[in-house]
Amino acid sequence: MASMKDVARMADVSISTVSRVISNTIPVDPGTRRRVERAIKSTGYKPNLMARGLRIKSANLVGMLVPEIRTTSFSTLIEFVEESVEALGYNLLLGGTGGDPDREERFFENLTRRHIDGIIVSLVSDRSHLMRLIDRTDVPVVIVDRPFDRKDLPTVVMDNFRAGQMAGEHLLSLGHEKFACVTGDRDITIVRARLDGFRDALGKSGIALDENAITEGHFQYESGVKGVDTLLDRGVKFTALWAQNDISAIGALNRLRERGYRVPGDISLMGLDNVDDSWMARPALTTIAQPYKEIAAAAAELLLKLSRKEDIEETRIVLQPSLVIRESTGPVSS
Amino acid sequence: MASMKDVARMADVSISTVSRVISNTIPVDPGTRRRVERAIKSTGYKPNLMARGLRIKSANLVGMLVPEIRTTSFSTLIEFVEESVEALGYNLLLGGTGGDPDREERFFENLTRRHIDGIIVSLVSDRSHLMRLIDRTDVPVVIVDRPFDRKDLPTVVMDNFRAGQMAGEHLLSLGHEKFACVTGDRDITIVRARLDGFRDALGKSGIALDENAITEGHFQYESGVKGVDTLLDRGVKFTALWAQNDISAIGALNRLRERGYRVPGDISLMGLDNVDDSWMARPALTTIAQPYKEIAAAAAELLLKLSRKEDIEETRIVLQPSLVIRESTGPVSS
DNA sequence: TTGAAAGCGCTAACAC
DNA sequence: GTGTTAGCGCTTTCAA
Repeated sequence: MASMKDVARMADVSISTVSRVISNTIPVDPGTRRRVERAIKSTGYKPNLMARGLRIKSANLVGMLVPEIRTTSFSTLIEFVEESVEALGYNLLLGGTGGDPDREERFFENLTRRHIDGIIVSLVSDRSHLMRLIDRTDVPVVIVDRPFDRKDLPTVVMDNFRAGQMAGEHLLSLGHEKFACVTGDRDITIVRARLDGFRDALGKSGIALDENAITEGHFQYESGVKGVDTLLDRGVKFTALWAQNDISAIGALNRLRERGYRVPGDISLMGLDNVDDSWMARPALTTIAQPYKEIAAAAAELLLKLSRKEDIEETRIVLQPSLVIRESTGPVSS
Repeated sequence: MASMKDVARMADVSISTVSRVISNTIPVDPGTRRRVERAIKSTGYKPNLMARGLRIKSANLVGMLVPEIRTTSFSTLIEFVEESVEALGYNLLLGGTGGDPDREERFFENLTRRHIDGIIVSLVSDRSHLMRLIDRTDVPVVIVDRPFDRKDLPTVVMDNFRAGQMAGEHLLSLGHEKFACVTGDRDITIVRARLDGFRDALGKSGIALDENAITEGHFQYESGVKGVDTLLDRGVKFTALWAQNDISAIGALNRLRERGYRVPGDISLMGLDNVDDSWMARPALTTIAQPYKEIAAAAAELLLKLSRKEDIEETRIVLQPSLVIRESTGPVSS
C-alpha cells in the first residue's frame, strides 16, 4: 500500500504538500495540486486511518452499544445508524452487552483507547450500570430510544407520551371503553411516559385505567403471554388491549387466541414500534410507528456535532410517532 | 489518559521495559515487573490501540459485512459473531451494504486503511460484486452462511444438502407424497444444495419433485406469498410445502390461510433457519435449525487463525443442521 | 535484563 | 506556497 511518501516522491513535492492537498485546508498552487492529484491517482494512495487517527486523536469511528443485537427493535436501529454514519464518512463499531456490566465496561474502555469519536447507546433500564460509564468518559454519548430520566444527557427519542395518547385515541375512536395495558419495566422513563399518555387520552373521555388492568412486563414476547394470563386470571374485563411494544403484543395475540378470544372480534389489540414482525403477524398488528430512521439520523448528526464541539441548540431531540392501522383493531362488539 | 511514558517515569524505567511487561514476551526482572505493574495500576494506564496498531499493523478489529442488518437471519449471525470476537479480545466493525456495490467497496477500502485483522462476509448472490473485492484484498476473509461456489475461499456453512434431506425426511415420515418447494435464488450455491438434498430424500422414497412444484424466490416474505400463489395457480397439488427459509415460510403460511388452506390440516409447512420469527408464528413453524452460534464461533476462530497466519487444516468448515418440530407440520390427511 | 533510538504514516507548527 | 521538523504512542532492533 502506497504511503504519502510515495506520492510525494512521485509528484516531486514534500509530504506536507501532499497532506495539504488532501486536507484541502491550506492554499496550494494549482499546478502542484494537479501533479499531486495525479500521483495520488496513479499510486492508488489512500490515507492510513490509524496514522491520521493517532495524530489527530480521532478515529473516524462511532460506536454503538445495545443490550441485544438481534432483538428486532435494536437491529432496526442499528441498520439505520450504520447507514447514517456511513453516509457521513464514519464506520460503526458495534457492541452487544447481553446485560453484562463487564462487557459494557470493556466496550467503553476499548472505544476510548481507540479514540472513538462518539458512542450511541440504547439502554434497558434506568438503573443501568452504564450511567456511571457515561458520566466517567469524555467522549460524546447520545442515548437513543430508551433514555434515562436525566435531562442533561444528549438524547434522541420518540415522543412517548404522544405515542400513548395516540394508542388511546385510536382505541377510543373505535368505541372501546374497557381497556387494559401490558407495559415494559415501569422503572424505565419511556414506559411511564407511554402509560401516562395512554391514560391522558382515556381520561379525556372520562375513562380511568385501573392499576388492575395493567401488567408490567419487559418488552418481551413472554411479557405479552403472561400479561394476558394475568389480566384474564384477575378477571379484568377489557375489549381493547395495548401492549407497549410489538413483540409483547405478538405474545399477547397468540395467548389471547389460545384462550379462545378473537382478535379483533372480541378484543382489539395494538402494539408499538412497527417492526417487521408487526406486519407479518396475522392479524397484522395495528401499531404506533417509531420513526427509527429519523431517530438514527438525528442521533448520528447530534453525536458528530458534539464530537466536533459545535455548539448545539438543543441536545434533547424528540421525534413524533405515527399511527399505523392494520387488522388487529376494530370497532367494539356490542 | 496516561501513556507509557507516564508509567515509565513513575516506575523509573524506560518505556521499552513497560512495553515488555505488557506484551509479556521478553523476560523482565521480577522486581522491575512488579514496580511497573504497580505504576500501571495506579495510573490506570491502558495501551493506546491506534498507536500500537500503527506500529504492528493490526487494529485488533474484525469487520463484518452483510447485505441487510435487520433481516433476522443476519442480525442473529451478527449477534453471535460479535459475542465470539469480543470474547477473543477483538471489536467488531459492522457494515451493511443494502446491495450497493459502492458501499461494499467503501467498506472494504476503509477497513483496509484501518489495518483490519479480518473480515467476515455474508453474501446474497454468487454473482456478487464482492467477489472481486475479496480477491483483490490481502486481509483474510471468511464467508459465512452463504458461500460462493468457489472452493478456495475460507468458509463456514451449515450442511445445506443435509438440511434439505432432513426437511424431506421429516415430511416423508408424516406420510406426505405430494410436495412443493419455495426456494431462494437458484444461482446461489446453498439454494441448489438444499434443493438437491430435498430431492435426494424424496427420491429415496421413489418420489420425484417436479420442476412445476418449485417456485424460485429470494428468501423474503414476499417470496413465500408469491410462491404459494404461483403453485396454486399452476394447479399443483401438494400436501407438504417446504420453504427454504423461515421468513418466506411465514409469507407462505399467511397466504395459504388467506386462500383457505389449513396448516397443518390441509398442508404441512416447514421452513429453515429457526430464527425467532419461527417460534412466534402461529402455528409455530417446524423448521431446520441453522447452528448460528457455532457458525459464528467457528468463523471468528478461523478468521483469527488466518490473520495470525497459523497453518490451518481445513478452511472449509461444515456444521450440521437439526430438525425442530413444532406445529406447522402434521400427518397427511387422508 | 535493560535503555536508546528508529520509525510506523500522518499533521501542524515553524521557517523560508 | 512549500519544505523541514517534531511528535502522536507504541514496538522493536541494537548495544550495553
